[in-house]
Amino acid sequence: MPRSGTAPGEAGNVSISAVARQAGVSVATVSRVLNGQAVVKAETRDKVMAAVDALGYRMNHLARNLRTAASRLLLTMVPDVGNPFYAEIVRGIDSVARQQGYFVLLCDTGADPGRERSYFDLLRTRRADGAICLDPDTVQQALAEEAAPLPWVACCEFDPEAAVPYVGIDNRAAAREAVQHLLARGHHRIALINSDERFLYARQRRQGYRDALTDAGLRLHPEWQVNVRSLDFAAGAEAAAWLMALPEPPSAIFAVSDTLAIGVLRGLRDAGRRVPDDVAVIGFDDIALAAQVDPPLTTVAQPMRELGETAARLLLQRLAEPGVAVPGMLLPHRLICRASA
Amino acid sequence: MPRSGTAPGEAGNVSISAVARQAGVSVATVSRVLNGQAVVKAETRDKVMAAVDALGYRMNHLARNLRTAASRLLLTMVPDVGNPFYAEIVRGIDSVARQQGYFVLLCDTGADPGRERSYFDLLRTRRADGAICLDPDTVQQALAEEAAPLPWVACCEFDPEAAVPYVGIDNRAAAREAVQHLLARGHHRIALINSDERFLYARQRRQGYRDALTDAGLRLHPEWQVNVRSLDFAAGAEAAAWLMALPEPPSAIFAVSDTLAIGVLRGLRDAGRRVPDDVAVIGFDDIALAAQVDPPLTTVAQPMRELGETAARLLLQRLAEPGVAVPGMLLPHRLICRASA
DNA sequence: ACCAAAAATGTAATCGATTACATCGTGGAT
DNA sequence: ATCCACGATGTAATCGATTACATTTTTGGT
Repeated sequence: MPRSGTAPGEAGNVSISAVARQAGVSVATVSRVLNGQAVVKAETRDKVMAAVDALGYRMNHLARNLRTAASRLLLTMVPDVGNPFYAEIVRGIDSVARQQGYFVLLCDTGADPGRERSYFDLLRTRRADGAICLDPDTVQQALAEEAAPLPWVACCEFDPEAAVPYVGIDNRAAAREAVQHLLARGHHRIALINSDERFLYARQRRQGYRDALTDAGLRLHPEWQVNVRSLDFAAGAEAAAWLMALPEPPSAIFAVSDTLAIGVLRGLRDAGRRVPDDVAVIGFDDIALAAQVDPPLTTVAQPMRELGETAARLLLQRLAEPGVAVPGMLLPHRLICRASA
Repeated sequence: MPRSGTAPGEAGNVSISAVARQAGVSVATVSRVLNGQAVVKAETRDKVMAAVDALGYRMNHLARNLRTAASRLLLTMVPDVGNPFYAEIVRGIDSVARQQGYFVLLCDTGADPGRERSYFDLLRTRRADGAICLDPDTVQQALAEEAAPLPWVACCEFDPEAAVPYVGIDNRAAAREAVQHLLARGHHRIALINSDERFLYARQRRQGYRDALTDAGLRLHPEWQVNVRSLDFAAGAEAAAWLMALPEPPSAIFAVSDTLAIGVLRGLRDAGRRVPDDVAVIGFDDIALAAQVDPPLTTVAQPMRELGETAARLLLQRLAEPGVAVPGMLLPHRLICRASA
């Protein structure tokens, strides 16, 4: 193995003062060149640059960050990186962050307050400049109390009462529309498969579901409203099986997440029901997979990428102008009609 | 809005010297207490701890890291965070890293060498202590050349010739077994849907596919071997449609990734073929979704979590003992027979 | 040729920790 | 009483950058 190694000045241990020595100037000048300040003579700049790549110098950002008190790292805390919904939001965040010269430190909290805290400490100790939190608003509450002045924003999940900037959608209205769509197709026995109600969206979508039914003059059936503890396919499949085993099973199911809805499709198939003929299904999010399953899933689309981008922009804005209050904002959703309902 | 703020010592700008002043001791003593050194008297320790939480002190890790030349950050570079396969590996990495007191900085490179480089610079400039790379081995090559001495390891994708520790599976053997399974079910017209051959696994699995066919004395049909440019569902669906439009379409399809295979299922359905009766399908990875689709997917399982855990352990080991050579290792795969083949 | 203003560069303090080394007390051996 | 060893603590250098301020050089006007 011909370990060619790093070509010029051996390893990456070259400091700014080594460069200064090599170039025959002071560290200040080197620093100025490196930071693109206009006040250096072209000739000197060249000498410095020559020294820089003669020695293979690379700046130690730790030192710079210590001095400038900025890390150019943005924390992003998500309950589950594996969920395609969050993955897409993260892409949105990443794209605007990179564009502004920030790196994104992605953390999978599993919606666990303990891990959330430990990650959040990165912000407190200045290892990150700002944070975007997608965790349940109930776990955010604790943070909001003790960390209100720190630069962070909430995405998807938020407490409208808190002084923390946020971006999300109008979950209640969106859920109502979804259920109304089902009603319009003639369904009266409509079930709700909801997730952990620590999530704001879960509570809001339940509200929307109830709004639609009561508006239509229908009675709420408690056993048609089920809560599952996780958002994976299996949870959806189980819930569907359970609903179908009811003496009076529903003829339509509204699941608050596409992953659940896809599990529901599976559960219904196993229970021998055809979709949408026997049971209609409607999901939420419009993840890429939703269009691929059989039948393609009717769902409420969230502008995932934009949610991420907006969150990042909000945060960057807050970082740039620490004083000014950044407003919360809601992005539009859209009902996508496919074959499952 | 009752902005209670951070309770005690105002913001997080308290330094170690402030604590020292408050406690009436020197900074050295405070540092010793904070780092759990045994040489401080219990009485002093208490004074210090009292001062610490009187002022709400939190250590500035930038400063500490500058001094100790360690960031306790591990870089993880993946081609696509949204892919459930990578997501699970990342979980494995994260779990062992956290356990050892490291944070994971997750980077979505999109398999783009430019972004890869820019992230890799975090390592060079000591903002991260080590890195795990899951990008195509062709993009790794460049890194291997110039960054061989830096502490990083390869996961899934690797160059066996390079001096970089790695963990992966025996893709060639795994692919051969998959195709042999198809052969054993009486299929002779077997297609391969492969991904970007910049990936080592793509090249190795193609080899395995060919091995199995030639071992069985079958001729290779060039038009039954298609390469797609991305791993998403749509790519699989398109490829399947294309294959079915052939004058002599295959009776079985081996897709090198479950996401592709799931797209294939969709494509076959659209083309009016039943699975597995008309066409058998076999995937690769065994992502969670594979068991949920209709029909449940036969696939080659990779130990995703273990791959991640092992990669992290390899890296940590390399960090702990910089001198010693860490070997490459292969983990076992397993054929999971479900209904699609 | 001279001087002030402007431009370029250098000096040294600083960010907030760690840690080698120096110093101070105190108790036990002689 | 003297001295030493050792435990506890303090002093100050250090990590590698940025930057206010001081100093030197250049420029241009007369």
